[in-house]
Amino acid sequence: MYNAYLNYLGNFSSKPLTDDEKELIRQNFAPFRLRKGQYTLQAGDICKKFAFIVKGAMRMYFVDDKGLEHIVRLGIEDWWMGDRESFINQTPSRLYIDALERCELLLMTLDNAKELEKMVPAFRQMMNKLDERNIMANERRLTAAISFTAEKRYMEFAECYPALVHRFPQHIIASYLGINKDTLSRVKRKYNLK
Amino acid sequence: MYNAYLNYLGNFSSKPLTDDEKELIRQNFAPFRLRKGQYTLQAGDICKKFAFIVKGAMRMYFVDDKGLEHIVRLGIEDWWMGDRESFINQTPSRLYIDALERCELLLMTLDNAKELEKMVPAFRQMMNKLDERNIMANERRLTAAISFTAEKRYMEFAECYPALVHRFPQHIIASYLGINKDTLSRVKRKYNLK
DNA sequence: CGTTTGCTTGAATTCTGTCAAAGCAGGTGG
DNA sequence: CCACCTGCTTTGACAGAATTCAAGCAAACG
Repeated sequence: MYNAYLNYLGNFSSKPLTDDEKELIRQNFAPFRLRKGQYTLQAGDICKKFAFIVKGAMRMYFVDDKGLEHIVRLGIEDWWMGDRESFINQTPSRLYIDALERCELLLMTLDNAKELEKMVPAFRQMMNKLDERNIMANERRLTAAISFTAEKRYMEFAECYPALVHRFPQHIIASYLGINKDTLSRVKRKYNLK
Repeated sequence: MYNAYLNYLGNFSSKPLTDDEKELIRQNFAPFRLRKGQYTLQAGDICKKFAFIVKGAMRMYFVDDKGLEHIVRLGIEDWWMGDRESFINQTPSRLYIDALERCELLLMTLDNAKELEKMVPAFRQMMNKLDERNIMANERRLTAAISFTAEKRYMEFAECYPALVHRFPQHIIASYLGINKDTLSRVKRKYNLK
């Protein structure tokens, strides 16, 4: 189970990990399984654990005044899932996280993360790189959200994340894109998609 | 001119900067002035310089298929401005950056940034912290963009960035929020704002 | 001043959301 | 094998939100 993560981490560093480093990683990640629909975070709670997804799919979402769910982020294998703000500051979250499929996770606490940052250089490099990627991806998503029509948003998404398009029911995709499921259905018909 | 930045940087570290560190910072930042309307980046070019804004205000925006401008980010004193993706990867940008007011900047190249990361611990800490903040801010902006009406988006913006609301013409704010200037005007009238 | 720049406003139009009903799988249990 | 869920998608009629376009006004500026 750890191998998936060790492999992943290896991509962020030029030097291979030492045995000591691998051991530290094992000690600081707790394996965890989730059934479909199970939660790892509820609004109001503090995000105590950050999850590396070994297998499965998850979503992070919030609920607006009217009780509607809006998906902030989707995650699959080799992605991370957690509320960064709540985790870092140890403040109550406004988000929910649950499993869209059966999941195998590796969980770390904030203490685990600090320990690894101190002891395993590749881990810090990974974190920095992830932040960079996150920022770039968010910038693109944001520009799409503020300037494209529902139609273009879906098109860009389908192009950018082919691995996600057919993995989830389309009301999930719609929620992620910030459009209505009915509208998405109409967009797809217009172009005879799937 | 460097003092503004040295002060700012001091906030990210527990230890005060040494004289050597201060000297390194001076060597790796080039002062630069901009008239209102002047560009520091045009779409198609590589973002060679990242700017720390000592004084003034800037915007980063892109132009869509129809020729309309959409503001991705606004910046004022003590903020950074640059296309992160283009800067890090040294790839052509799809964005424009120009001055909304007369500006005094400190510019660094990617080599400057690498040098400082290596030699000045506080600089690296600052970068990490900025990434974190950036991610959190973007997440909030994104949730607003995909789930709020124009009205609520403006309200949240006004609450979150009081320093920006009255500093810029409202068509600039509208573009930042991804809504039409006419729509924003109507929203404000509805609540008798400003 | 005359020009530019930004803001307001109305009317027409387009886009998107809402709601409700119906259809269509796939899975389960009798 | 059939009847019945259940979860998901499609569709139409309608309501509401936001944009577009054009005109007019006000303040700021050289």
